[in-house]
Amino acid sequence: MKKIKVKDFNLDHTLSCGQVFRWHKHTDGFWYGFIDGELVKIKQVFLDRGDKLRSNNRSKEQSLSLRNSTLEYASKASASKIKSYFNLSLDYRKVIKSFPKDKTLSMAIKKYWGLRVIKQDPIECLLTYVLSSQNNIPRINKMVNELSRRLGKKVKFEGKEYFAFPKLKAIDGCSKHHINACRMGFRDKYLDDAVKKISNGEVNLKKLSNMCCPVAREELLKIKGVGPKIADCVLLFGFNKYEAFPVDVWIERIMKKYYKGKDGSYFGVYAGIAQEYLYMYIRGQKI
DNA sequence: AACCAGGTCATGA
DNA sequence: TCATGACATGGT
Repeated sequence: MKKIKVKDFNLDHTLSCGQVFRWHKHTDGFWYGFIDGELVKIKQVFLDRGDKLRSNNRSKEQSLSLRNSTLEYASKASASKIKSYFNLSLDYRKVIKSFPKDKTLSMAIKKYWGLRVIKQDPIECLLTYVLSSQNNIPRINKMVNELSRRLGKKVKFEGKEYFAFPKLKAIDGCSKHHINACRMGFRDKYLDDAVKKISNGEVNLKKLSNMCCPVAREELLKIKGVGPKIADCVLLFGFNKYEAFPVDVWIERIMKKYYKGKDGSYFGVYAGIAQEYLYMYIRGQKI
């Protein structure tokens, strides 16, 4: 088992906040998923060295997550790939400091301390989010899993089979019956259009990373099924353009309740990261 | 049995 | 521009 030391990071929050699909936590406590096409088995171990922090007045949760911890993992993917996937080199404290100091966001950050926006593969991000509209997370997972099972690379590991998200080419021109079996409903034509426009270069994802946020957004909006919300998700999760602030029903709710008259720009240059905290916070309250 | 789900598109005023 | 319903399917 390989190890990476980390701080200000919480793997569970990061993988279960709904920003990425297909990661699965087994009963053995490990998360299983793919990074850069390679299977990754990973868990976080908190070291028991909280004594220094116990004397001050920080909350229990926060002092727990302030401790250094270790990611233990097995994978062919390199440590640097894993670090960049979880954005571990981003100065988390700096991000938090840049936020406005209102009570709602502060409580959300405290509760979900260590939640990070990850750096997904842009194509996977786009295609899975196209499937997310007017849908619920368990079913999105189901659809994407079925698509992967049918068209993705199979990896055998510890007696089980895992499937990577399919390459664009595998989806492009695949038999319609595979798509139908994924039960995507009206979204199948959106997936089609996304695959088509990326494949033929009508939408050039490689160029997107060098574009400023509003221009990149316009590019993504050319795809049928990609509106403002999904475009912002792709900009945030696939390109780490942090000023993107996806507004879904939950964010709309919390904005109406605590941030009347404001929009994403209120949260500053890392608004998208604030968005993830607010999303988790308001969902945690409702359910 | 209804209602809803990390929305978007096509309509019509 | 802006409100309104349809859209497929299955979870709760």
